[in-house]
Amino acid sequence: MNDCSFIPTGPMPATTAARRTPRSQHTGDKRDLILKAATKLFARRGFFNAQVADVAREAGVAAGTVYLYFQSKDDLLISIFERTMHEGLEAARQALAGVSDPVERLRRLALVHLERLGQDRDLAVVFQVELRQSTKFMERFSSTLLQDYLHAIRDAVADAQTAGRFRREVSPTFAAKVLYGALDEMATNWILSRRRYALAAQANEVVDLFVNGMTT
Amino acid sequence: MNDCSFIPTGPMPATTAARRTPRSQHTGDKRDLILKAATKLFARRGFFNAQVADVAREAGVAAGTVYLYFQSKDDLLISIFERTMHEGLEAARQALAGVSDPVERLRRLALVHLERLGQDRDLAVVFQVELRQSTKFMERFSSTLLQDYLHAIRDAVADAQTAGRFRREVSPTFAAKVLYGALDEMATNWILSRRRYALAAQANEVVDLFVNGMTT
Amino acid sequence: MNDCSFIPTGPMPATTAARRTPRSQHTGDKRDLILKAATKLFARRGFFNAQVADVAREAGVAAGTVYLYFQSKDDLLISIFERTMHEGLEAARQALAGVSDPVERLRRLALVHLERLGQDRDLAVVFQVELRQSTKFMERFSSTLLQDYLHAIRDAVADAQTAGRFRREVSPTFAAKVLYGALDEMATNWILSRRRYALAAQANEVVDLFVNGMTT
Amino acid sequence: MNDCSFIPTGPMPATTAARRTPRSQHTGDKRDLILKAATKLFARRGFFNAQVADVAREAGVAAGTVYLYFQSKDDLLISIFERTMHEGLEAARQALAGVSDPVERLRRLALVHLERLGQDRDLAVVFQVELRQSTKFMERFSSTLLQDYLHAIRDAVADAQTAGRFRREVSPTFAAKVLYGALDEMATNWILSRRRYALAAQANEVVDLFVNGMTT
DNA sequence: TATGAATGAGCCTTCATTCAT
DNA sequence: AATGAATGAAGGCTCATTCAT
Repeated sequence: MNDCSFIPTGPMPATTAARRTPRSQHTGDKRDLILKAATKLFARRGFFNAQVADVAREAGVAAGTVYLYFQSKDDLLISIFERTMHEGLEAARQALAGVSDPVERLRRLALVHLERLGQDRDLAVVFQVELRQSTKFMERFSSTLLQDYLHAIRDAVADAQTAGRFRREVSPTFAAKVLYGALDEMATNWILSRRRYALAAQANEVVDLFVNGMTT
Repeated sequence: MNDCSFIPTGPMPATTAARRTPRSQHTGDKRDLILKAATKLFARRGFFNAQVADVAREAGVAAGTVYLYFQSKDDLLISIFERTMHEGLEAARQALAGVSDPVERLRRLALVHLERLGQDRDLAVVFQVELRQSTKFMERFSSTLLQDYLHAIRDAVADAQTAGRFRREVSPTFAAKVLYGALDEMATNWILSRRRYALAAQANEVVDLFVNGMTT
Repeated sequence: MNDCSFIPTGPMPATTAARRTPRSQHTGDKRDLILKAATKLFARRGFFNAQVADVAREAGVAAGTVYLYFQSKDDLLISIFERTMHEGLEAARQALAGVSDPVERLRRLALVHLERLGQDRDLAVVFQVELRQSTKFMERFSSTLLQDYLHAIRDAVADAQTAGRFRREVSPTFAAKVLYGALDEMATNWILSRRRYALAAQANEVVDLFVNGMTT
Repeated sequence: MNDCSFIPTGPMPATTAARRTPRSQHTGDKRDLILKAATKLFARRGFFNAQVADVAREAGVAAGTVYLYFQSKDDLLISIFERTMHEGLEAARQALAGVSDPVERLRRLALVHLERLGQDRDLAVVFQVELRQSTKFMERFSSTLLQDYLHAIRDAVADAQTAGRFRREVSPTFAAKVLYGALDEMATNWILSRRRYALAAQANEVVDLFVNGMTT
């Protein structure tokens, strides 16, 4: 068994904390407001088709105000990514706290992942679609959140193998990609589907199939 | 067993046929040239960052010429999608010809899928990344190729269930998504990875895992 | 001999006086601070490229504070001009006090002119470059300081002609422009030169050449 | 005596020629049209207050067309400068051709200088005012045309000194600045004056004064 | 068919100015 | 008097698309 490396056990990351501390509550609200508006518009119109002025209008601020909180339009997308990532990591940390059984860890990870995306469709669209639109963002995406996520899965798989519960001939890294890919596909399908079913409910099904496939 | 619904058994679709018949061989070449150039640039710079003029230059034609073959910049992306899709369906049709074993059908489908993407990295990038950048394209994507593909998988799974080889409590549609998601993830990982391994080699591994998970 | 027309013999101009009287010493300091900061930034970045916020930061005050002392960004430039002009006129008045020899008056005028510019490079840049950037400022400039200055030179030249020391066939107004132009060029050259020589030292040389040219 | 170093004796400079050759007459006209319009607007409104769209409208083209011929708004100003400089150098070359008397050379230089500026008031304004508005342009200005010009004057002065016609105790470089400054001032005065007198007529007067001042 | 110069709508971003605190 | 967050008009520049040749 190992400690899940992708979970910061200390306090919240500096960036997020640093940004909030020096600003008033009012200011923090405005930043959030803009980020929420950007998420909504990027999701519904696409990053390139959404205009900064639209984001500002949606947030109820002037166009120039956006640039008091963000450096550029790109920075909006990156900030959505980073903020969501930090929150996601925190949620995962809490979900895994005290859980040592590797299969249960996989179950929790999958559930938290789909739950979070399933709670905010706009956010899910930005993550599943917009953030992947150019290699620039894609690489940023894949080199951070994805890595942490895959490592967490991989470690749980390796633990299960060590415990003799999973077949050893499958590479844990490969298995992690398979599981992540399946979950990711569930999310993308959910976004594109017109039916409004509960995304999180599929977490267990996916893990069941995966665990069955990995079991000796 | 079922007829593989996603494979057109009739003549080529009207759009492609209509365009090719009245035009000279030379013209067909130019259209191909432009499409190839667009694939390359969309893949390397992203759809919105690639300019029509760049595509034209890459293809060795004037900017205006692009509009003799395509209606708009969007049409370029759509045409890449459609052409590739038709070729892919044809390849799948040939790969499945005479194969009745459902598991083998799954294996062939996965192999053809990854083989095709693995042969042309630029094309793979356009399919895995660019085509998904806006819900506009994404919906077109998911309503056609993806449907055909998922149906083909679903049917094979259902056949395997009917034959008693796969567990019946798993919905074939759901299982199809899982398998497709895993394959899709392999493709996306391959694109983002710096290592130049053979993508197609992973087809069997993914199917192995899937089949094991589905087997009674 | 004549009274040097460009020297105000009455009280200080209303604008400056009006502003200073009702305000505290502390306030006057802040106004000076802002003006000094504006001079520095206008000189180093150019009027249009220097932002009001930069000026405020340089002065150590908030952006809004600038507008408590000045009506607009233009007003900053105009105020620099007016303040410097008033100080320059006062300096000239003192330099010419009790000097009746017309050639010596020219010498003193030239010296004071170049001395003042030579003491503050930033101020010199604003005067020689920024103030002339648009006809709006240029006309203001040429209709006031320049006129006073040219009149002072012209009168001294006329005096010298009356005294039989300068050739009479040269128009005093024309001669004044020539001398001013030569001095102005010295100032502009000094600003643009990388060498840090004493600008004021050239005053005598210029006047020597001029006097020699004018002498019968 | 020496050959006036700043005058290219060969064919026109490559840049100007190179730009015109590959383009059609029609194209060359359009570039000229835009440059003429820019000169007019920069002169009348100031560089920063003139909008690119205004320049385009004045030239009778669309806004985007400006960017087919120039890289940026700055490039417009630089191009005005460079083109005028090349033309001016060519005019000077022709004016000095076959003239060996140094004083006559000075006379011709001064005449050509003021004649050219006096022929196109807008161009004169751009040169005397707009081009000097920021150190960026100013340095470009002073490091090229001004240098060539000052060198030409300096060389003529040195020749006159060698010939025993000018006093030797005055540095030729210094004398050149004085003469240039006087001419420059004439140009600036002419621009700012409301009277529409002939600028070129002052060339001789300035040179007379200068020569008299330099003569032994 | 092919060209590529021309178009002009559109958008990100800046920054002088205001005003609630 | 002082602040600095907020404003929003303005403008430089891009680029998909057209059309005369």
